[in-house]
Amino acid sequence: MADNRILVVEDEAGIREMIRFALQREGYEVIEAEDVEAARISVADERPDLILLDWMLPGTSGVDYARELKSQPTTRDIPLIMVTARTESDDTVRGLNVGADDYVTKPFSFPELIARIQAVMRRAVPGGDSECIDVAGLSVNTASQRVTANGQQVRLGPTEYRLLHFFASHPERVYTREQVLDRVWGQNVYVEERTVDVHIRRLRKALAPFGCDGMIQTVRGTGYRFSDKI
Amino acid sequence: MADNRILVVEDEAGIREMIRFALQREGYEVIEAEDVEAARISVADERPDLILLDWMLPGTSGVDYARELKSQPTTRDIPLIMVTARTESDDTVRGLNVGADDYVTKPFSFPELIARIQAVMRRAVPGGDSECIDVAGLSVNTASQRVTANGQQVRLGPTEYRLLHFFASHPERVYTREQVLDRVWGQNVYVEERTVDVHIRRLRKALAPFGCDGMIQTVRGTGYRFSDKI
DNA sequence: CGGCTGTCACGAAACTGTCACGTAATCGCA
DNA sequence: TGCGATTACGTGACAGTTTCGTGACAGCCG
Repeated sequence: MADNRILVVEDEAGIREMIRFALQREGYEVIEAEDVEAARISVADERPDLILLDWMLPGTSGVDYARELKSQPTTRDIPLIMVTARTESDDTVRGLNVGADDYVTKPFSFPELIARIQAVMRRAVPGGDSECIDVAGLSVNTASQRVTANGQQVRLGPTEYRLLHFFASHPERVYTREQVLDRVWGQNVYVEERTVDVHIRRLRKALAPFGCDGMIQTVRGTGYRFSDKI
Repeated sequence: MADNRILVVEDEAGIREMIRFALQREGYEVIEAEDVEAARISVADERPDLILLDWMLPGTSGVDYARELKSQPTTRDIPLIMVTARTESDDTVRGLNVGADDYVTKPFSFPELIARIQAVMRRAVPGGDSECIDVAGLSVNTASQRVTANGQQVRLGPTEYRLLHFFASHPERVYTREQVLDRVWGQNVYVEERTVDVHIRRLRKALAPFGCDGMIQTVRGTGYRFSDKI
């Protein structure tokens, strides 16, 4: 298994130690950081496959750091699980819309933690490090965040790019609007499902001049699908 | 709602009953099994959308069965929640790492159970078994929710797709209109039985250009049957 | 300002369930 | 065995509803 390096950002040494012990038993390699400062260095330096981030941290809070991670193109695709205290109400957590891939509430059981880590990793884009995704004249370059259709450049907004990137990496598969929100926007984000439609539309509009709309297909009653076959 | 069939594997009838009551109140259809033997049959026969599996079971233990489920390609993608007793130490549970999607500890509150079920289901991919059902030139792809006949695409509405998917997964077997309604429309839905006829007709009409109608066969006095033998 | 985002409202299109009627299979009875 | 009566199923049409596409708009942030 290649995806096995987890960065644990947690200020309390005791908890950090316990988590590390549990994760190592599962065969994960654990990197520790006690504050955001250290976390930034580890992320830049080691590129972990997943980040476990405490909600409350001294200095820059976990919330701010989560936003930072999810706003940077280079780090936004690293799976992120936030650890929150039970005292935080769900509304508070969701209201902040940081775009984490999952949430774990303290105190948590290790089986639960492991299960969530595995679930999130399973969803991670396969070949997320790869340079290009090419499908029938459409080319999504992850390194440069550029999309070309038949050699010509396609102009896309950030959300449309992520949407296309997600779909292009999972062709021939239907996704509900809810799932698209989970995977493109991040889990537990308060966004209307129909918002997906609007961005699908914008994406189609951008691809239309190259005849590449039609790859984004509507599956009535379910959601959308990406396919090169018409 | 299509994703609403939950298989509850639990040996104590009392607990099973309570769970069923709670789940049905939420609109889920509940299938019960008191041991692994019965569970296997239900899984093969009814393909539940989620499995709630007790840790301790007479005969084959829940742990073993969970491993079995997660090792088979056909059942790997069925969301699985394990129910463990508090007496199980974390070490035991963690050490066994069966690959469940989530864990619930007895005693649990029903709101918690419901919340976890919803969370797990939300992550699940529709047609999670991601397999093709191929019968005599007809191919039903559950992942892309696409149907092809002799390589050519067949255009189907949502209901016709579900109908074909159901029949194709249960070939050579007669179903009454009532049974079809239960399985394809879901129980607790009141629709005229003759409505089945109409959708059978629409399905046949869609398959006719490819010569694949005739696979949907009328069994006079009883109902319908799917078969590749014409 | 200028681009991007999320939401809404409206209209178009597709889908659904039901009915009425035609047709085919089966039955009752001489 | 023959034949009308009866039952079960096929089929086309239709109105109501759901779902989706689309343009517009206000807020946000750099």
